[in-house]
Amino acid sequence: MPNILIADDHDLVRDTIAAYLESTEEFTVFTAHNLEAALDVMAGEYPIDLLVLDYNMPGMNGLQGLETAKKKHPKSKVALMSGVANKDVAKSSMSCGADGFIPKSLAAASMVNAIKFIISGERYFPFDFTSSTDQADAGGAFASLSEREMQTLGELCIGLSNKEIARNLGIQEVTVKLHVKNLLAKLGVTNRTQAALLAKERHLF
Amino acid sequence: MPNILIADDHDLVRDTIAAYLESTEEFTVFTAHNLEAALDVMAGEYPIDLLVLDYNMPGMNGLQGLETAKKKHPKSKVALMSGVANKDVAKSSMSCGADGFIPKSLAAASMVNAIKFIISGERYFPFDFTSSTDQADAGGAFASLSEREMQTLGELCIGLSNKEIARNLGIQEVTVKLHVKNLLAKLGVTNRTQAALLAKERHLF
DNA sequence: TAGCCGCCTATACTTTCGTATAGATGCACC
DNA sequence: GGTGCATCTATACGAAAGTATAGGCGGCTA
Repeated sequence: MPNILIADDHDLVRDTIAAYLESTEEFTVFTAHNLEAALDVMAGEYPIDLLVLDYNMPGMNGLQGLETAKKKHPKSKVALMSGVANKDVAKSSMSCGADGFIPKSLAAASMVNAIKFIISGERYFPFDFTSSTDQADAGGAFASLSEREMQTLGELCIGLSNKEIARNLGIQEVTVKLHVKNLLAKLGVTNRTQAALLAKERHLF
Repeated sequence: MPNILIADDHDLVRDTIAAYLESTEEFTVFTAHNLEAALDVMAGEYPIDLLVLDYNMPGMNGLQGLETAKKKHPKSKVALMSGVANKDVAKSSMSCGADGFIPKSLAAASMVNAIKFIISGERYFPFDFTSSTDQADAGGAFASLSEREMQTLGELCIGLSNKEIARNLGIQEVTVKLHVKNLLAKLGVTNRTQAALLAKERHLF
């Protein structure tokens, strides 16, 4: 019977999912409440076949946690689970070596199928979750940013003012304004807060 | 056997919780994926004893959805469920007439007890949810935000301007500025971008 | 009853942000 | 050489954002 490890910081969500999986009597289920605990379990006596990682969980740091887990236990399969079904995150997780992406908008029965699918050696990425409220404007927008604009965006993502950014980059405040204006236009947003939020959402910084 | 209605927009979470409750064979469980659907079920042929509402769900609008449900079906008990165990929200929900507050950091077994407790006519508010990973430090800061400030912060997290926020909340722009200024001070940040970033980091919105 | 608090509004002000225009440099490519 | 692009700078202006102060209203509580 395959060993599955569910890692989610919400006890209720984690326990009920675990209970549901266990009720199928097709898996042995382990749980963890953060990334560190998950890695501990992985290092334990039972070989984990599939690790299901919640995307929003202490220690995850975006997709960094996924990479860590993947690196430490290359034999185990790793799937990402997330409440916000973001196409971009799913895509990035795929290139990070994830074996699957499980949106929480999935029906419970479908999840079981997805898990079986992944354990059987396939990769599961349901790219049809267009139901949720994410606009499809690609990460391509970020590619059009110039070097300086990207740096400026980085500073923006710490919530700095134009003056502070200017100091950090060693340029004049006016120039920062120019970069900000241009990057706002390229990203299709109207102010710095939206730009920072968007960049964070796409895990650029 | 009591009828319970679970309303959560995440299929996976909702279905597994429902399945878990049903496995106890002590309840009949209904589900809904948003507030509107929940109200439809409430208006249906089966009298719902307890409605469990997810705080972050389409149609909820903060605690407004709770009040709507409570008003339309005063005989049914209503409990709020939330992933971000915010003491302030729990408190507010209590004064809004909620019969209970179920943080998702609760263990599955405890949830069953809580539900039984509520159905028996008691009110369940576990004000001890300091164990969870969430707001160990920042919880204090966020907990000190008033209802309006929290709403304002929510709008901030979409990158809206003061003017837009004012329109959305039905108040004057000056008032929004006041709320923004106060919440910035409470969170210990210097501008709206930092506030939005911080809130996002803590998964409040 | 008086006082506190959350909430709303108003006026007035400074600072920051974002836009518009224009000119300068350096680099790469044809 | 000429063209295009990224970069930097400057001046200037309107629009937001943020601060400060003062007052009104309703609910709660000592």
